[in-house]
Amino acid sequence: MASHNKSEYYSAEQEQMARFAKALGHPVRIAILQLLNTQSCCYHGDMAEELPIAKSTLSQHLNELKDAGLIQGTITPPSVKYCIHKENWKLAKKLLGALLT
Amino acid sequence: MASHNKSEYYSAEQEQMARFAKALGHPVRIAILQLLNTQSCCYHGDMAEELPIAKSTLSQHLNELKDAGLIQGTITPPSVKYCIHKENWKLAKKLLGALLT
DNA sequence: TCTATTATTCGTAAAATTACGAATATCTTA
DNA sequence: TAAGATATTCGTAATTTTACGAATAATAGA
Repeated sequence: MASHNKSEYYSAEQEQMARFAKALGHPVRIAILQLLNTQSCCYHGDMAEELPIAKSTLSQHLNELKDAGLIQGTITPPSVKYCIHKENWKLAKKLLGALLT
Repeated sequence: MASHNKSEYYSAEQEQMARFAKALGHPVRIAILQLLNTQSCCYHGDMAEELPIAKSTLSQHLNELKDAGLIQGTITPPSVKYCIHKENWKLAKKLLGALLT
């Protein structure tokens, strides 16, 4: 503890695992990801109808998932289509799967 | 959204997934779990030496992991031994693995 | 250009998370 | 019974998360 530099203690992989897991750490974001995963893609509006939160709150959650790299959004006026970010999704599976051995 | 009762919208499984994931959502908790996982069990004191946080903060993180059901602690005076909670660990693997298809 | 539709950002508030050191508890052994 | 070792709880502060509605963009079509 004493000899460790806090800012660089954790490996990039540990940080990445935590980032992914944190993004999964809310029921509504689990629900969002399940929707996107089963129906390849979804529009913001359709999800807003499904989910028990305000549209502005949904935007916030979608943004967190985007920041974590788990989803990506495409503007298709007048709506926005969201999909799983397949590459990072695979990485998340690999990293978290390796942890949960 | 309008027709949903917020308090019962999410399934028990979704809540459980989020609870597990949330517990994994911090680098130090990832590090703790890796320690416990590779060396079957660890003493609080040994982890406190490894990790870049105060002992009291470590206790808090261990408590969160315990609340989430991912670890269990046994008092072995004068120290406390922590281990992975194998059954819930398997459940976490199953649930998160199923999500990250 | 005006309007309707859709989504995001802004402003704000309440609650939870993260972190530390001091104080407290617990147990062993001298 | 007192002292030493270990771990947790308490008190506190700073930051982040979660949530909402109002205000703002941005685009298509009348």
